[in-house]
Amino acid sequence: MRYRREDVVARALQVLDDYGLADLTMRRLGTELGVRPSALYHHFANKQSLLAAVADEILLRGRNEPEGAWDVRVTGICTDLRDSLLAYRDGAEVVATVWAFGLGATQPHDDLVAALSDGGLGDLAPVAARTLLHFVYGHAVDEQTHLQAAAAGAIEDEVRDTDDFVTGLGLIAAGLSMAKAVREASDR
Amino acid sequence: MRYRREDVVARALQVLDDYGLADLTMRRLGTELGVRPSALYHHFANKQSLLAAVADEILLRGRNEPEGAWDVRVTGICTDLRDSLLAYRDGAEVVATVWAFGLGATQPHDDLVAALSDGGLGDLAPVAARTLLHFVYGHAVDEQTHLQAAAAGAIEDEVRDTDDFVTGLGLIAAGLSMAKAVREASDR
DNA sequence: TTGGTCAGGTGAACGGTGTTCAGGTTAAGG
DNA sequence: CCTTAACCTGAACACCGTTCACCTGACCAA
Repeated sequence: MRYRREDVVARALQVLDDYGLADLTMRRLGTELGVRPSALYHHFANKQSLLAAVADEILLRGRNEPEGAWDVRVTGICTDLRDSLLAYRDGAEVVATVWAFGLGATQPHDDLVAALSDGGLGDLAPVAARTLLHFVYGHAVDEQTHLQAAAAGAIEDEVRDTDDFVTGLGLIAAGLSMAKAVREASDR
Repeated sequence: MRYRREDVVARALQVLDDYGLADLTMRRLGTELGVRPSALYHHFANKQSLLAAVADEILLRGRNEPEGAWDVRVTGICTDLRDSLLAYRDGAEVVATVWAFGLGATQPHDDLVAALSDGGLGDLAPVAARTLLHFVYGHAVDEQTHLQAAAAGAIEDEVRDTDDFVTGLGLIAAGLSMAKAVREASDR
């Protein structure tokens, strides 16, 4: 059996979801495919490139572009992004890392900048987008970490995190509205 | 020469600052101290515990408690925290990781919760504190990553990041003020 | 002075990791 | 059919964190 790049990515995503990021090793993935680890380097220059492709696949699978007013569009993008990150084990950490290293996963950022620009945030859009991303990634990584820690130990409350997310997101959204109001007031 | 726990932490922090997190290995630290790697396990149960101690040391060295109105106190804590994280190479990643794993580095969180509670945020304080922390950690990691990438390549603008930080922080702070206003309006 | 205690260190090993590279194999196309 | 290129093998390299039986030297009580 010979594989193509996309086959490897799909299998890597499955290994990630089944065994976690720590067990997503080149040897493990190779074994899973019935192939020597060195064979993987014909499809990816290194492991980071592989992870970048996995991150993009995670984002691609859970993608949908919310519509409506700019603020509901922004919160929609963030909420959908969170869902995408939580859809796969350690998905948040993978995507956040790839994004931090600048190897990919730029789709959420681009979507946010577009929505914020349409919303009239002007040159504040890029900063606002990154602020939102820091929150979504940070929160999702936290949630996924504690959720995984709870899987082996005392059963913590899981529902609380969703409330925390919308609350925190609402906090930033309120700041955005205020910034926009200030911006429009100084424009005239 | 025999070492105590604090000596090892101090040396680890120096190795971190000089060579980066990737080169802060048990073997490297042992060599730096003129000691076998196994000797380090007399002071720390594992590497994560060592990193937790390093994170706490980073926070301890740059600590000062801002005073004044609740909002300037909150932004002061965040700004000082950012300075602490940027004071050592890869400091942001170390502290953020330790905090995410729940192994320590709780000082900033506690300080923020205290300031926000004093500010009258009520039960919103913990969520607000974590929201602020996600931003500060995320921004600092980003900045440190790109700053390190710029050290080997094209010279990027470094001053821009500071503006971005205060802008993003101001965005969240605006949201906090609005949330507090809403809270007080519904209380009476 | 002697003897015991124990924190700190040694040396060697175990099982794992990402990555490289010269060479073999197999499917596809002119 | 035969060439070409994509895919894969097998073995090695240089690391990593961690464990464990054992040694050593400073300190303190008798």
